[in-house]
Amino acid sequence: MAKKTEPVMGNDASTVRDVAARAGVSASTVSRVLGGTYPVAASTRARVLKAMRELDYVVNAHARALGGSTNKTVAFVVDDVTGPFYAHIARGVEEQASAEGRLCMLCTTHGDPQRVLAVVETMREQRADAVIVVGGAWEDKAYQDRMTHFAHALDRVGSRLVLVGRPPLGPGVPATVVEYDNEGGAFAMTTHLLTSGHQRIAYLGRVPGLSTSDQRLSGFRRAHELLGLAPDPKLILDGTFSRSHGYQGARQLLASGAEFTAVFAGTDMVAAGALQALREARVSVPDDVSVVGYDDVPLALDLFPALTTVNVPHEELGRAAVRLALHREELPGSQHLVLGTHIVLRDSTRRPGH
Amino acid sequence: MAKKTEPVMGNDASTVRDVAARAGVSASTVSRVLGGTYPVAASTRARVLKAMRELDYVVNAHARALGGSTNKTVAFVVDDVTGPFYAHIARGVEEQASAEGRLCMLCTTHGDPQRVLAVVETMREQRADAVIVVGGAWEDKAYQDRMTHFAHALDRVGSRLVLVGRPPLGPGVPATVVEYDNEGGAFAMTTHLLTSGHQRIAYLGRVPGLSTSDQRLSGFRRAHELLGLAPDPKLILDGTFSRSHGYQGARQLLASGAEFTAVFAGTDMVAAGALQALREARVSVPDDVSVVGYDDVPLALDLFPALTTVNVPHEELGRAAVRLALHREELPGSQHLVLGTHIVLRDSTRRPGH
DNA sequence: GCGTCTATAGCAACCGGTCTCTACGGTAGG
DNA sequence: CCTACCGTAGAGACCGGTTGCTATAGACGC
Repeated sequence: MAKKTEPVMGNDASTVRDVAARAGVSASTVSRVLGGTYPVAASTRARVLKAMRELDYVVNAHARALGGSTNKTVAFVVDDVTGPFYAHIARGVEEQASAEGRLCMLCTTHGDPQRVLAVVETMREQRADAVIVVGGAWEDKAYQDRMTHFAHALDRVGSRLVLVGRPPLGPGVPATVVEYDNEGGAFAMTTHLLTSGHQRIAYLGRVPGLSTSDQRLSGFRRAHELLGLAPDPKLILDGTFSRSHGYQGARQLLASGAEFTAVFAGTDMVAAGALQALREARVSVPDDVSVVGYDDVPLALDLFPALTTVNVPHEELGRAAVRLALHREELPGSQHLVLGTHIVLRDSTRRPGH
Repeated sequence: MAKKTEPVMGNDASTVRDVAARAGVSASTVSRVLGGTYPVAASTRARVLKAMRELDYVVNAHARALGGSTNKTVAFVVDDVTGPFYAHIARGVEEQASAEGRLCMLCTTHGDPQRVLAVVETMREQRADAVIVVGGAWEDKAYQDRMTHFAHALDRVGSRLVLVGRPPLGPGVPATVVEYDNEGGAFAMTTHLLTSGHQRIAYLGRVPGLSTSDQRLSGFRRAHELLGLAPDPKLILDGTFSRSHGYQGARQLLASGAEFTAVFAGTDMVAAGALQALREARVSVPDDVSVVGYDDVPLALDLFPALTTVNVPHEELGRAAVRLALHREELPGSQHLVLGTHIVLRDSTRRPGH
């Protein structure tokens, strides 16, 4: 029978003390070899490294995080990794985080504001260096208040709330904001359509209360106003940022008999659905109707016809989010960034009647 | 001047002891209120909860993980979140993990076998409950050996290596494997093409040494053999699982003047590139050439024409990976799962010459 | 030859919860 | 009236690494 705490044969991970015992030194010495920032005699270091190798030792990240205050982790909160829009931002976040020696925690919320709040709370428990929340915000007052609360709570423990692609919470709230020019992109695209001769443009995929959608529609409206036009309310359809809404919405639009020569889809996914509906109805794009999207996800290239859309610098959004949050000490005053957008002309648009 | 450790005004997070002091109880009591699995008088519990609320207390996940041996985390190692193939598996993993009360760490490797190894090592440090590695494996012997080593190392500390969409490491290696019938899907698809009358099928996107690719090609070959045919080596092009390879490969094929009536693309992304090249060359799909893909990512629906492809149960792969790994005690013997695949006929295929 | 300085290693406290064991007040049973 | 027991709360060790302070040995100066 085993005496006292005789290990069951290599079960359980080895600790610094195990390594220390084997190398004939103290735990502190092992820790110093690990850290590297302390003089350790070459011969001692060699013995310690040998012992580590023999025991197949790896540090316990939690114990380390408990001592020091940072745990070298960045949290990433997103609606749904499946959407290419989010996926590309995620890639930027992951790349930058890994370049800065941070790990990346991923959480999805499936568009549920309640889950956003719950997830951010969990990230507080994890003591992440930064908590990056991506995607449109809800204008709900209670929701905004909770987020503001989290911003302060995270700030208090040396962490940072980062909002990507959503508006700031207000002055004095300690949060980093990385936006892109949502309104400007929609304005540019709408202006392009209007000046090409399209007078009646349908807007597909308005999501009331979602900041991203509100801003896009706002650019759409401003472009009309500037040219002395007013969009027809009947051509603006409420829905979601999904392919299926694009499909249903376009069908509904066609069935209603409303006149339009162009469709402005809230996102590229919505455009994809709309294109399918138009194809099924034998409406030719761009001969009969022009279609534009928003986001410029890779899919846009593969749609038929290749989609004219608004480019959003996805990966740079992700990278900037991590960079600004982690280096907020060195670059103060730059905690609100707005990246530019631009339209990309492809094959889904044409002057009407040509 | 502040006396001794006078806090700088709410700086630093509050601890169980802070809560205990405010509630006039001991730290243990606070911990028990937190845990819930121990009798605490209702009045005491109320006082503690009140104190927590007032101090805006949240537990420190690291301290908790240090005591107990599990940290309630699942690690997810993937080539590139951007690919829809991975994104959907990621969604399955995330959903199941969150359903099982686990957080999800995301790491990307950009197809670099070295980074896979480095990342798995980091996950060992994090003491994740399971480490899920997704995507084809490299047949490199040293690589396999390292993975086997990790499997044992993780097993020793109660964690689990999970391989998704890659072959087992060998008998006796403590790892969970969730595969899908890669070879069978390719066999079924190739058989479908051959029996429809396609005799000369080009294979685009062979990646030598990558298990996924090898298996698909193997199904492709077996289908030929069964019908007494032999694929023409000149029609099998080496490359990568990327859209750009599909584009370049198809162009090269057309330029070579080789005869073929169908293209079997290694993945849907490869098919997307091939379709573009064919369209540019005014080769009609499916009238002149049929094209099929593999994976059935959502993109397949939006390609033109809608792509005939092999369906892979992405999300279920992810969910099963988490489920099997976390419940391996309860369901022993089921640590190797092979999910089925099936072909999905859409508009990119037709009998030749019709 | 003695004192001091420097290089290196050890001791022990600490990070923040959790958990086991012990203690204590009160009630019920003998 | 005393003891046994139940319900509840506290003390303190522990998880595994880090780190400030201390200790010791050898080197060097005088």
